[in-house]
Amino acid sequence: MRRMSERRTPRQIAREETLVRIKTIALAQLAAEGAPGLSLRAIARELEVVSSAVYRYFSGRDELLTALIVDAYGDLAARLEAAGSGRGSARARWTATCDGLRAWAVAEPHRFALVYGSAIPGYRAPATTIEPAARVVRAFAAAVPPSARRAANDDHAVSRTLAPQLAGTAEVLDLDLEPPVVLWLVGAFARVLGALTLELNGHLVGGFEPADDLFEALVAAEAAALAW
Amino acid sequence: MRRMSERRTPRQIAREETLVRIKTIALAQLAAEGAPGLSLRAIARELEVVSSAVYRYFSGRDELLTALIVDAYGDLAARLEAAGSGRGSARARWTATCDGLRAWAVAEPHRFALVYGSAIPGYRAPATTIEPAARVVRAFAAAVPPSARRAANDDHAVSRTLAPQLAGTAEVLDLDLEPPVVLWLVGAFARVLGALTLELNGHLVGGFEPADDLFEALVAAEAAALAW
DNA sequence: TCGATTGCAAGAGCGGCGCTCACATTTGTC
DNA sequence: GACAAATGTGAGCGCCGCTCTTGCAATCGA
Repeated sequence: MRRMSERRTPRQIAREETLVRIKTIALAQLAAEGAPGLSLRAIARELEVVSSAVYRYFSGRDELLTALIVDAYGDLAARLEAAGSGRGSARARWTATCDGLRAWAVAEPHRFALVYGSAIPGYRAPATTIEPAARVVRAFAAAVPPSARRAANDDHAVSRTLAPQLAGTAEVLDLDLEPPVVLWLVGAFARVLGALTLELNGHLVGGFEPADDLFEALVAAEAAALAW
Repeated sequence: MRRMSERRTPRQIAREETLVRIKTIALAQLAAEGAPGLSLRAIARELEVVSSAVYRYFSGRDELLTALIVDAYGDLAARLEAAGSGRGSARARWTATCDGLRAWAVAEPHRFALVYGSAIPGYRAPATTIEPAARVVRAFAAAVPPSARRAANDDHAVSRTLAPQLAGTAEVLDLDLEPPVVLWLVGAFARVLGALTLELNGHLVGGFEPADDLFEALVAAEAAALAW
């Protein structure tokens, strides 16, 4: 047992720098080739190191992907928290949060795909990614005041079996929101993600380009269903 | 110039059968390993043929993927058309269409990911896939009567720049719907896709399992915004 | 019916991949 | 300075997509 972080030895410094360098190169590869094109050998080449050396830093592709996913959630959450922390109305902060997500997704579509795209086959997300993912959702929830109520269809919208699921989710995420509002939140989040999925994967080409106006209208329409 | 399809020679028959066999094996691989795990070599092995032989049937991985995508769109569209062709109310047919999409996606998540998941890096969808994809959207639109109007926020929901995009999309897809309804349609479709993306990629684990009630409530809430 | 054509499969091979392992080298500690 | 841990090397395994040449057999035209 040696003091572990009291004094960082040059080796530790170098190690951390190498970790960052690897992730940086990986992100560049991701942007250029997508997740399947992420190659440890190519990273090693760019690092001017033999391929097996990379395994001293990440035990394999999956571990590297996990690190990138955690980073992506973290960066996104920070960005959303900043976007939604304005002094305007709750509704304005909500809109700003949605716009923040889109701006991030459009700017870094590969990272968006990494966290909200199709599961990478053969890759099983470890529990480490749960908390960072929850932080993103919490950023959205933060813009919705606890006093918000659904404008209509309050009663029959939430079935007896769904209510406890909504309440449980709110508790896990530490949200002070009533079940109907949680339902609205999930729906709104799904809608935003779906719209971005469509946009980023080219399903809107030919009709909505750029999709700014479409996105804005969709967010506005969704927000109209909530009594702020 | 010989008659090409008048009389199928044994050779043509064998070829077509091989094409189907390859696609069948590919689908099995897709289900087992996902898109990146789709390997022409493995297909050749299962086909008990040398790997290069497969290239007689598909010029490469991309061409095979394209065939699978077109098939997937076709199967899905047929299923949705069947689901939405009941004799109930338009709203009931709409719900049935949404449920049909979810049922298909849950039953064949790998095919859902193929068409609505993250774009496969390095793969550029050829124009061949546009029409099949449009057919799916049309299946959804078919459940929305032209008489439908948005219940509220009709005016400010559709901006001046968005309206022509919506009208253009309606025209391309041959939909007899007013811009506000097209906007609703796109939003509803995005919401359903987003919800399925969340569900299939495990973003709902821990809170909504099974997600049947959630999905039902989301569809119902969306439908409430339209005057049927 | 027979020779030429065409379609198909085999097999070898290229470069790339993830990953492992035995070995050498460097670095930090006592 | 000795020793151990951390780091880098290089060879190698089996996989991948894809290409090319070669042999063979079904098919077609005369």
